[in-house]
Amino acid sequence: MDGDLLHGLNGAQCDAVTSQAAVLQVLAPPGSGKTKTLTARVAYLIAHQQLKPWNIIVCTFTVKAASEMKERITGFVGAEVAKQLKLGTFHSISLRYLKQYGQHIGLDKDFGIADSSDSKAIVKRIIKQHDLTIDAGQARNRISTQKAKGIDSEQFLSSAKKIEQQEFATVYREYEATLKASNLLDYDDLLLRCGFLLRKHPQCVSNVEALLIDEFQDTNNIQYDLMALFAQRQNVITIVGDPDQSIYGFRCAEIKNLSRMKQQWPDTFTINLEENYRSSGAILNAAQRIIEQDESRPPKSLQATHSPGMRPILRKLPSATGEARWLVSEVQRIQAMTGGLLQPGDFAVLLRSAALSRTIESALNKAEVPYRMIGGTRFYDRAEVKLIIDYLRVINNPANSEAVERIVNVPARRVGEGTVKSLHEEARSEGVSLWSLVLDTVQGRCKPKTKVTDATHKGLAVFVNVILTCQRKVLDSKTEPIALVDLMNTVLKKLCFEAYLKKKYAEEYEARWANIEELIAQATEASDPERLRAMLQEDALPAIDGLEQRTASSTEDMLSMFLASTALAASSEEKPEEEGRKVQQLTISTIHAAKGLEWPVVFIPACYDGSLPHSRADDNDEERRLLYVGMTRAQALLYLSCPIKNTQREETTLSTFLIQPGVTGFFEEHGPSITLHGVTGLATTLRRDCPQKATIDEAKRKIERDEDSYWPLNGEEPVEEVAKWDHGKGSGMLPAFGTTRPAAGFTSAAVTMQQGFSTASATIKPEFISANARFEELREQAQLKKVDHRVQQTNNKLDGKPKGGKRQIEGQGSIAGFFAKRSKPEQVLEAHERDAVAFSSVRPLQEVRNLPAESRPKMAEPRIMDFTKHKPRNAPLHGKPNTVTHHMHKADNRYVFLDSSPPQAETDENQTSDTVPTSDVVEVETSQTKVRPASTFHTTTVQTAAPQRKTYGVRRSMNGWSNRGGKTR
DNA sequence: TTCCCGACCCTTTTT
DNA sequence: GGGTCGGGAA
Repeated sequence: MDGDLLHGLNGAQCDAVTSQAAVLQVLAPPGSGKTKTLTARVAYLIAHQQLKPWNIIVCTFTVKAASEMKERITGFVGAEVAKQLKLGTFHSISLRYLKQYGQHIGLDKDFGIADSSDSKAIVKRIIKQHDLTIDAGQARNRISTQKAKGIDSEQFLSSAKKIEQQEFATVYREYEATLKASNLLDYDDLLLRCGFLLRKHPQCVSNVEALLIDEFQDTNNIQYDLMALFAQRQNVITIVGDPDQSIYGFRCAEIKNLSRMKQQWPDTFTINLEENYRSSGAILNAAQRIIEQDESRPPKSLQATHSPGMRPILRKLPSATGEARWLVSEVQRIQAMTGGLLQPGDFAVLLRSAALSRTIESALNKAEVPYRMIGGTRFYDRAEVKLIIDYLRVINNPANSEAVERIVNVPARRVGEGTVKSLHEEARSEGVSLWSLVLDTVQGRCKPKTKVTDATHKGLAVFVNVILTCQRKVLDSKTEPIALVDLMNTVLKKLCFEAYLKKKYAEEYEARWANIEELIAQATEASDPERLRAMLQEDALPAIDGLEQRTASSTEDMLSMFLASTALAASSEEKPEEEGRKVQQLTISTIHAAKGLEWPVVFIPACYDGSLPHSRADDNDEERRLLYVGMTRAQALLYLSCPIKNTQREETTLSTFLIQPGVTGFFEEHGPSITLHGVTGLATTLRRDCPQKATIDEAKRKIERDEDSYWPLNGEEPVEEVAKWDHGKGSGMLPAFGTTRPAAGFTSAAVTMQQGFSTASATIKPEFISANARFEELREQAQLKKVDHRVQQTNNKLDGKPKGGKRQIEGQGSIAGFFAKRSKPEQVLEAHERDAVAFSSVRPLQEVRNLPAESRPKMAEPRIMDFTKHKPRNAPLHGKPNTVTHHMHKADNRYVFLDSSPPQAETDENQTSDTVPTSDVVEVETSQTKVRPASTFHTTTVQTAAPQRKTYGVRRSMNGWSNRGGKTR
C-alpha cells in the first residue's frame, strides 16, 4: 500500500503525505504537485491512520477543484470509499449541514439560494425605491464584504456616521429583510449560518476526525472560522496553499490566515514543496521574474525540473481583432509544425475578464477551431436556461419576487416593465409577495392600485395558470413522486417554449434549444430514483446521537435539491462527452477559473494596463499574482500578447508588469520557429510519441506560413495581400520579423527551440545594451530597410505585371508542388531561404519559396542611411520595431528606461519626423474583412463527436456577427 | 399611454 | 448579456 501511495512522490511530498503533525501547512508553488500531495494524504489517513472516510472533510474553493480532487482520490482508494468522504466546496458542505440541521437554528426547510442575479436585482430595487445614488453592483459587493467580515446590518448601522454610510446601511438592512421575506440565503449566508449552527451545536461536527483544505490562501475570515469549527473536536487539519497564488482578495481572502493559523495552533508544522514539475525552465524563469517584482514578498525558491525549452513570447499586435487572428494562426501553425503532436485540447487562452473572449471566439469560429469556455457565463445563467430554472424556482418558492419579476412577462404577455415594477413596489409596501398580489389580482380578490389594462390582466392570468398547474403537479405527486423531468416538460409545453425560442432567436434557435435539451437531460438524471438515492446517501452527514436530522424524500425536496445544485454549480461547461477518445477542444478561460489547471500551450492576450492589471482592481499586487498564475499554467509554450489599440480603439500601454526593466529579456518577440529537433524535444517534455517527419511535412502544406511572420513586430497593421503585390502603390512596407532583422537576428530567433532543448540553460538576452551597440543596431536596421526598398524595385522590374490578392493566395496553395520539384538539398535551401527572408520586404517565406529561382530576391548593395537624421514616419525603425510606443515609462516620478531603447530614440522622433524621404512613407489601403453569415458560427464543438446529448458550445449570440450578417436588414 | 423590438453601447475576478 | 434609446404598433 505504501508503495502505491507514495509512488512517484519526492521527499518533501512524502513528508507531507505521511506527516504525523496534527496541524500541517503545505506550501506548494505552481506545478509542485499540490493536489497529488493532498489526495495522497487523504488516502494515507484512511489507510494508515484508520480514519473513516465519512469522518473526513475535504474543502475546496471551486466545484471544478472538488470534482478533480474526487477523481484523484478515487484513483487511490476506489470509488466506494471516495464517495463516503465529505468532499466539496465550502459552500456545498455548508449547505449540507444547513439542510440537515438547519431547523436547530430556526431555518425553514425549503430555503432557496439567492444567486447573483437575485441579489443584484434586490439591491437595485432598494436603491431605486429610496432614490439613492450609490451604484448597485458596488453596494452588492460591499454587502458581501461586510458579511465576510462578520458585520451584520444592525452593527453597520450603529457605527455608520457619514450620510453615505447610512445610505448603504439602509440598503444592507432592507436587503437582509428582503432575503428573509423571500426565504432565501445568499452565498455568504450559507457560510455564516453554517458557522452559527456549528457554534451553537458543536455536536453536529463531533464525528469529524480530519479536515483538509485546498488553496488555503484564498480563505476569508468566515471560511477560516468554519475551518476551526469543522475541526473543533480533534483539531486535525491539513492545508495546502501558496501565497503567490492568492487571487481572491476581492472576496476578502486573507493571506494572513496562514500566520493566523500558526498562532492559533502553535504546533503547526510547515512543509515547503519547491520543485516544479509542470513548466519549462524558460517559462518558470519569466514567471519568477514577474512575481519577484513584489518586494513585500518573501524570497522563495522554485526549482525547475524540466529543461529550459522555448522562451515565452511577448507579442505586439495592432488591435484586439488582429490579436485574435494572430492567436488563431499561431494555434494552427504550432499544430501543423509539430505534426499533430499538439491538438486543440493542448491549447488554452487565459483572460483577465470573460468579456474579452468575444473577439477570440469569433476568430476561432471563423477558423473552425473547436473550443470550450470555462468561467464567464455559467450554463445555468444562459438566458434560455435561466428562464426555465426561474420558472422552477417560482413553482418551488413563489415568495421569490425577483424570480417572479424576471419571468412574469416571458414569453411576452403584454405585461410591461412599468406595470411589473409598480406591482412589485405595491406588493412590497403592502408587505406581501409579488406573487400573492398578482394571484389575488387575477382571481379577483383584490384590485391593485397599479393600473392594469385588460390585455395585461389576461397576460397575468396566463402566467398564474402556468405556475398553479405546475404547483398542482408537484403537490399531487406527494403520494406518488413524479419525476423532475416531467415537471420541466410541463413548463416547456405550457410556455410553448420551443416556438418561443424559434421566434426570438431565429437562426440561433438550434443552439439555444440544444441547451434546453441538455437541461432536460440533467433533470432526467436527477429524476432517476437510483441516482437520487445514491446522491442522498453521499450528501448525508453521519448520524449523531441525540441530534435530529432532516432527510429529503418527496418531489418537493427533489426539486429544491436540484435548484440548489444549479445555484452552486461551477461556472464552467461540462466536459465534452468522451466517446472512446477525448474530444479535442481549445480551452478559453478566465485566469481565475484556470487556477490549478495546466496546458502545453497557453496564451494570455490583452496584457495591457486597464485589462491586466485591471482598471477597477485596487490591489496591483494581486493583479501581478494573477499574471503569475496565468503564466505558470503553461507547460511548454507561453504566449503573452498586447494589442496596441484596445477594443475602443484607444492606444494601450503594455502591462506595468511587463515593462519593468529586464523583463523583455525573458521573452521572444514572435512565435518560435520549430525545427524537427524542436518537435522531438517537445515530445520528450510532454512524454508523447514524436510524429514522423512525413506527418509534419504533410501538415505544413496545409498552413499559409511556417513562421510567425505575418504580423509586424511593432504591432502595426500588416500590409494587405493586395498591397504587397501591387507595386504601383509605393514601396515602403511595414516590417514583419523576418524582414527587419538582420540575418543574424533571424538565425538566433530560429534557433531558440533547438537551443532550449539541447543546452543546459536558456540564453537570456542582456537587459540593456550600450547606446553605442544600439546605434550600430539601428544602422543595421536602416541598411536593411534600404535593401528592402531595392529588392522591391528589382522585383518590380523582374515581375512586371501587378498581381491581385486572390491570385497570390492561389500561389500559396502550391507550396507542396514547390517542395516536390525542388532540386536543392535542404540545407542549401535553408540558407537561401534565410537570405530571402532577410531581404524580401514583406513577402513571407512561403511566397518567396514559390517564386522561380531567378526572380527570388538577390543580395543588393546596402545603402547606409544616417538614422540620427532620418526616420521614416510609419516604419518605426528604432532598432527592434516594437519599442516604438513604449520608450519610456514614468513611474514613481522618475523615468524608467524601457525595452532597452536608447534615450535618443525619444528625441529623435520629435525632431526628425519632417525630414522623412517620401519613398519611405507608407500608405496602405486596408480592405475590409468579409462578414460571414452568423449561421456559420453556431456550432463550436467538433462535428465528429456526434454526442447523444447535444453539445452546447455556443455561448452567446456573437452580437457583432448576427446583427450584421444574418438578419435581413 | 404603454408596450415591443431592434440597434447600439459597455462589460473584473467567484460561490 | 444587460442597459438604454427611439421608432412603430396596440
